[in-house]
Amino acid sequence: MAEDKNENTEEKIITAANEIFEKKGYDGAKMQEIADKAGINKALLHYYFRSKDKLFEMIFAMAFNRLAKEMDFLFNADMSLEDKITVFVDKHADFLSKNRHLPLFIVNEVNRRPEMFVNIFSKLYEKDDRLKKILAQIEKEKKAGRLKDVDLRQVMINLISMNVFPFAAKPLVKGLFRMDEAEFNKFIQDRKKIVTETIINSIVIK
Amino acid sequence: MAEDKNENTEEKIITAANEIFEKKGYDGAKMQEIADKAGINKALLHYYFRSKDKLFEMIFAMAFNRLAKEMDFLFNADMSLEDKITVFVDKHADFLSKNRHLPLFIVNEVNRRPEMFVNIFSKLYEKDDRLKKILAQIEKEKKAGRLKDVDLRQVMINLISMNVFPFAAKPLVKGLFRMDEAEFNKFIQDRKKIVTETIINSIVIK
DNA sequence: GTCTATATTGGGATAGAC
DNA sequence: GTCTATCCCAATATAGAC
Repeated sequence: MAEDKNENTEEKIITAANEIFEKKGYDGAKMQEIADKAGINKALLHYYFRSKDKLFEMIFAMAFNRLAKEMDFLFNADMSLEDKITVFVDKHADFLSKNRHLPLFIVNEVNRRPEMFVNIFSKLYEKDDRLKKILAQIEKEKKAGRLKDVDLRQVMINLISMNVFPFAAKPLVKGLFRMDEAEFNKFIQDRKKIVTETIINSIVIK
Repeated sequence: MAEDKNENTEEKIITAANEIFEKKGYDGAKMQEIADKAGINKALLHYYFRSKDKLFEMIFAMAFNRLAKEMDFLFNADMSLEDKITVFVDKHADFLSKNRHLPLFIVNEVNRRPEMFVNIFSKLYEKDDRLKKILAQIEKEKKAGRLKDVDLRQVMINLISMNVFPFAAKPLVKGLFRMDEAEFNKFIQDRKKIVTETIINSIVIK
């Protein structure tokens, strides 16, 4: 059952726990199943991480950071707004293809235990205020007359929505449009161009 | 604990079960909590619905239909595409404000038990092929030269994504932008115009 | 139909041997 | 560090009285 014989026990646990928590959420995940997938037994699980809660908190923090890191470049990269959006959509779609359950997992668990993620969140965003950084870029371009007078926050949410939702709702999308797996993948590839254009269209003055 | 003294027992159960399943999902929902909320005891729950599974399936089907009904008008209303989009965004945002957990509930449970929803889905979409209807409208307007040559399915997914995601990810959005409840509500209200414009911009030739 | 009491299983957690 | 065996409570489900 273990995924990789080269990992040590702790790594095997983390790999297995991550997979199962992401797919099934806190309530749906069972310690027994995690132990099985890691190729060990429940007792050893509790030896490494004292409780399901502790194990979960660790996995959640790691997952949240992985997702946040994906967003990082949106704030920090040194390129024009259009290029930023184009590259982001492209990278993000590929990332999501490989991490199908990650965003839904985060959204779910944050909804269920909003208090838990406050720590993680403030730790991530307190030091350097990324938002200010990109807002500055926008303001500059607005003044240069290149951009419409839109609320950047709305645009960011639009961008993330259009990227994330089709992956989260994959079975619904496939069902609604009667797609098989190949058609769905093509649909996702085609979206890159469409989402990029839709966003850029909504902010740049032509 | 019971919500409404005028409901009979079965209705009280359904009301309570719906609320709890939507908020906590199948795994997070407990029969005891549902019984408490309905103002009865567990035994009576099992008397009406033989098992948690049966109760859940019923609630899920009802929820799915409620959501599908919201989409209905997108396919069937008799108005221009622009008006359709404008009205839909407006109605949908209000609906989602009052049904915060519904879309996430559906998306989650469909992901977790895709086989379960196949029945419900095909029952809903087999008879009249709604998709063909709206596709016809689009094709007509494309030929009239009013619309860009875009894949309508992509536009629909864009529309639904931008509507649903901010509600599903409400705590994340509030956290990211440091919003309180009032600011979030204003943000949602403002979105109506922005989402409408973004979508219409992406399909209409100016 | 509705209740109390109880059976039964599931799942998180610990003890103790190796 | 790792295992087997066991504890114990939570949660689904049923029996049986009223």
